Amino acid sequence: MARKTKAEAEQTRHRIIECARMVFNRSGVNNTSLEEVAHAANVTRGAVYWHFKNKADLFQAVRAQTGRLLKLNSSSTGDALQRLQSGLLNALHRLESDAEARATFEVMLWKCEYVGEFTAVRNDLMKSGQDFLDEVTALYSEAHKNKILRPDVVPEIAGLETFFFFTGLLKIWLTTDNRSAIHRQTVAAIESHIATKRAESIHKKTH
Amino acid sequence: MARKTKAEAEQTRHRIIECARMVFNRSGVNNTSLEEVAHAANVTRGAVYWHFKNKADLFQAVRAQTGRLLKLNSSSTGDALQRLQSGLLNALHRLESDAEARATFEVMLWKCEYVGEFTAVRNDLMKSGQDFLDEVTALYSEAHKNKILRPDVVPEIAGLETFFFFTGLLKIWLTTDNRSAIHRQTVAAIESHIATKRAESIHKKTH
DNA sequence: AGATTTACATACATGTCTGTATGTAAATTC
DNA sequence: GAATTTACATACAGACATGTATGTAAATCT
Repeated sequence: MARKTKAEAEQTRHRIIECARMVFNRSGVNNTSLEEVAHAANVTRGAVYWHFKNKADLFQAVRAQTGRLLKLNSSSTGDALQRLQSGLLNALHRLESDAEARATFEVMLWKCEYVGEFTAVRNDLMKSGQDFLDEVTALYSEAHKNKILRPDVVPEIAGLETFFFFTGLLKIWLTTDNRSAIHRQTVAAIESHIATKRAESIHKKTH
Repeated sequence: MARKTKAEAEQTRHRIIECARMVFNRSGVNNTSLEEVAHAANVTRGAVYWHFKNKADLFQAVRAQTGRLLKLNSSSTGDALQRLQSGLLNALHRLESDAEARATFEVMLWKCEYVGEFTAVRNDLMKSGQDFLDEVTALYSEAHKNKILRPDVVPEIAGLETFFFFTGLLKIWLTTDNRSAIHRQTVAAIESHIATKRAESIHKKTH
C-alpha cells in the first residue's frame, strides 16, 4: 500500500484509538490482542506499532483523548457548594450523553488490570484523582470561609468524602444495566451529598 | 506421585487458593497463567484443573474464601447510625489487619478485567453490593423512624450515597501507597459521612 | 526532480497459554 | 483384599500474542 498523507495518518491514528476503546470495552485491555484492535480499525499490527509503542501506550492515548470528566472552574455560577454540585451533575450528564467517554471510563474502572506496564496508567489516574480532590477541597474551603458550610464539617475531610463518593458513584453507575432507571436516584444522591454539608442558616433556596 | 488423603487434598485446594490470590495480586487475574499459580502452590496445572474448572472458577473461590467485608448485624450496639458507622469502621479495620482480605479486594477492584467468563464474577460482586445497599438502607430507615435522621434525608437516597461512598473509599484506599498515613482522615471521612446525616436534636454525644 | 522520510504491510522468530487426554499409585469402598 | 475412585502429574495439540525486522510506494523535503 501507498504511503498516506499526514492528515490521513492522523485519521488512522484516531481510528485506532477509537477502535481500541471499543475492543477494550468488549474484551478487556489485557485480554485484547493488538491484532484485534488493528482488525477493527482496518489496518495491520504494523500500523498500530507505528503509532504506539505498545498496548499500554495505546491505552494511555485512549485515556488522554477522553480527558478529565470534572470541570469545576467552568461556566457555572452560584456559591461554592452550588458550583460543586453542578460540577458533579455535569460530569454525570457527560457520561450519560457521551458514549465514548462512558466507554473509556468503563474500561478504566472495570476492564483493566493495573499491573506491570499499567501501573503507570494507574498512577496517572490517581494523579487526576488528586486534582479532583484538590479542587473539591478548595471549593469546600471557600464554602467554609463564606460560612455556608456546616461548622462541624472540615473542608479537607469533606473533600475526601466527596472524592470517595464520586469515585464509587462512577464505578457503580457504569456497571449498572439499566442506567436511566437509576438516574433520578443518582442525581438525588448527589444533591443530598451536598445538601447535608450546607450550614443551616436562614431561609435558603435549595433549587 | 501417590494419591493424597482427602484431608491432604483439601489442604492442596486451600494452598492453591491462597497462592492464586498472591499471584493474581502481583500479576493481575487475566495476566496470570494457571501455570504460575500451580508453581507457586508447588503443584502442576493438573492439580489446579482437578480442583477448579478454570481461572474464573478459581477466582470465585478466592473471593468466596474472603467473603463479605461488612457485617452490620453483628455485636455492635447503639442507635442505627452508630451501628452503621461502627460497621463501616470495622470493615476498614479488617482491611487494615487482614492482609489476605486486603489482597482479595485489591484484586477485585484493581487487578481484574470483568469481561467474558468474568462477567459472572462481577454479577456476584454486584449482588453483594446490593446486599450492602439493602442493609444500609434498612439502617437509615430505622434511623428515620426513630427521628435521629435529618428530616430532609431520604433513607433510600442516603443508602445509595453511603454505598457509593464506601465503594469509592475501598477503591481509593486500596491503591494508596502509604495507607497508615491516611488512616485518620479516612476514619474522619466515615465519621463525617454519618454525622452529617444525623438530625440536629438536643444535645447529643458525638463520641 | 532527486533524495529522503514516512506510513504503513508483511514476514519472521519465539514464547506462552489453554484444555484435554492419559497415566498411575495409593486411598477408599464394599 | 479386590474393585473402584481419587488426586494428582505428565504429555499432547492447537492456538495465539508479542516485538522486531524488512519491504515499499508514495509524501514530503530541498
